[in-house]
Amino acid sequence: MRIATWNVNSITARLPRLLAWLESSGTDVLCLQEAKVAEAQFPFDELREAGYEAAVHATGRWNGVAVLSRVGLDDVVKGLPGDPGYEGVQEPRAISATCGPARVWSVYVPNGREVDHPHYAYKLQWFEALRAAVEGDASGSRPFAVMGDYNVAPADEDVYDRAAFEGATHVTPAERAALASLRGAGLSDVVPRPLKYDHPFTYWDYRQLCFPKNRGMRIDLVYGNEPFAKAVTDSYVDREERKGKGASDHAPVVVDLDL
Amino acid sequence: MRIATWNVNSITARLPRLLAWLESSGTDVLCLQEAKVAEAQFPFDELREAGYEAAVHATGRWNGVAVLSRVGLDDVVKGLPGDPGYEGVQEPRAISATCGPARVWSVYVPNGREVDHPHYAYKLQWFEALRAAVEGDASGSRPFAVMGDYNVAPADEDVYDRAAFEGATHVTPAERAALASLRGAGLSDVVPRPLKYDHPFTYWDYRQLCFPKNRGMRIDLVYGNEPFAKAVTDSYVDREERKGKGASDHAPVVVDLDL
DNA sequence: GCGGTAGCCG
DNA sequence: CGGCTACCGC
Repeated sequence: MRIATWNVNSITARLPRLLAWLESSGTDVLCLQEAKVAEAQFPFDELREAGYEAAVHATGRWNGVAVLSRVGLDDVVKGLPGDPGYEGVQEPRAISATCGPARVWSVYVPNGREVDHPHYAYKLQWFEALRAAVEGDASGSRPFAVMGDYNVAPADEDVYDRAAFEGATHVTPAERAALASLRGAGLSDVVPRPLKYDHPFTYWDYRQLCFPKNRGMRIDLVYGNEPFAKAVTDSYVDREERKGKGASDHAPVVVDLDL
Repeated sequence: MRIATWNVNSITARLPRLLAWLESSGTDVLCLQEAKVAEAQFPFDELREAGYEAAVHATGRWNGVAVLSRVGLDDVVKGLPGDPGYEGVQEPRAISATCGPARVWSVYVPNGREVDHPHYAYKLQWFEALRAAVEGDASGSRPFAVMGDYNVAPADEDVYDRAAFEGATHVTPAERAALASLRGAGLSDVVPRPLKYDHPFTYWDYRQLCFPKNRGMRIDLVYGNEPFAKAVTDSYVDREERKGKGASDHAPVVVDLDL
């Protein structure tokens, strides 16, 4: 089974590339983030014609997550239990579903903006709610993974230049501790192969030629429990999808499983 | 010689279609309106590569007119002598140039908005200044034409439904009198053939499926003096250019001349 | 930079 | 409806 995660940065703008990529990559299950659309405008029909069911949690212009599957889609749960909310609003940043033999979450962790911004505290609270929500499945015997845009680079080697992130979010001890806490609950980081260069970056800013200069970050992560991790036969970042006109600023992370 | 007029509704948004159309239509001279760009941002280079010189009068987001030519471009005059201005500002709505054997104006007449709106009075004043500015060339022996978006339908048959324009601008006796005054100065209406349906409409609102329903208007006009009108061998509206994605709301009016 | 939003305009 | 102006977010 081939499963992937991809922050598409607007499913509306990305639909042609998404459909082409689903076809060419042979992906069975896709955890998708930043749909940036209301569920009523989600392109269910086009995806159904391509062979995919879709579970969607999306309310409008910001955030929005989904799970697409051609191997079954059951027991969909929208949202994060215990979601702290931001400025009183619970945002559509998590959805979970069972796709054949595995249960998966598609998550879009809050960005944090600046270390001293309320969004950063929200990010850490959101992580804590995530850990609490997934710890049962994380320690269970069914293959399980939390996949998505974590907005955290797990280690210094996961950013193109540690010095460029001095004082910034995505690399702080507190954010990395939140990842460690998830690992403590029984999940492990399924690190993908880079198809080029040394580091399996998954995100490159649109600005300042970051992609051509390979100024990237690894922030799109697959955190799987032991049964999931044991079944992994390969994993890679499909950086080809970051190329050219009409690309998202994130590349898909693909995982092959013997399930 | 093939000469045309076209309100492109932003040369920036229209550039791919404009370049393709210049090539496919074999146009020698184009009077262009609604460039919607400052002269500094006008795509001179792309047009030069396509073989056209450009005379441009454009100041930014609104209005903006140009003459493109591959048969010579001389004695360019920007603006309308005696322009009354709107709210104290003279807008870039007229430019004239000599292209080989003919002198042409590219004009974008003020819309008028509503009959009781100051913009309507401005429109009539602008027409009067135009008549005064062109009457010399209109009665001269050199082929001469005032081409552009006149924002007036000369007769009831030039709108899809006269009843729909009750109380509206574009069809009032005063606006039609302004056209008659231009004709009185020696110009005549070079009426194009429609390539489909009965009426040679040149403009169809983007909204409410006006184009598929052929709810159009003939407001893009070619007013030529006698030497010009005598040389006309054919004229038509290229409604194909109104079709599909990325179309202007106006179609080009093409005139063939034996000059 | 490249997504999204809103309001203005014809 | 599809240009524009702006702004917001990452």
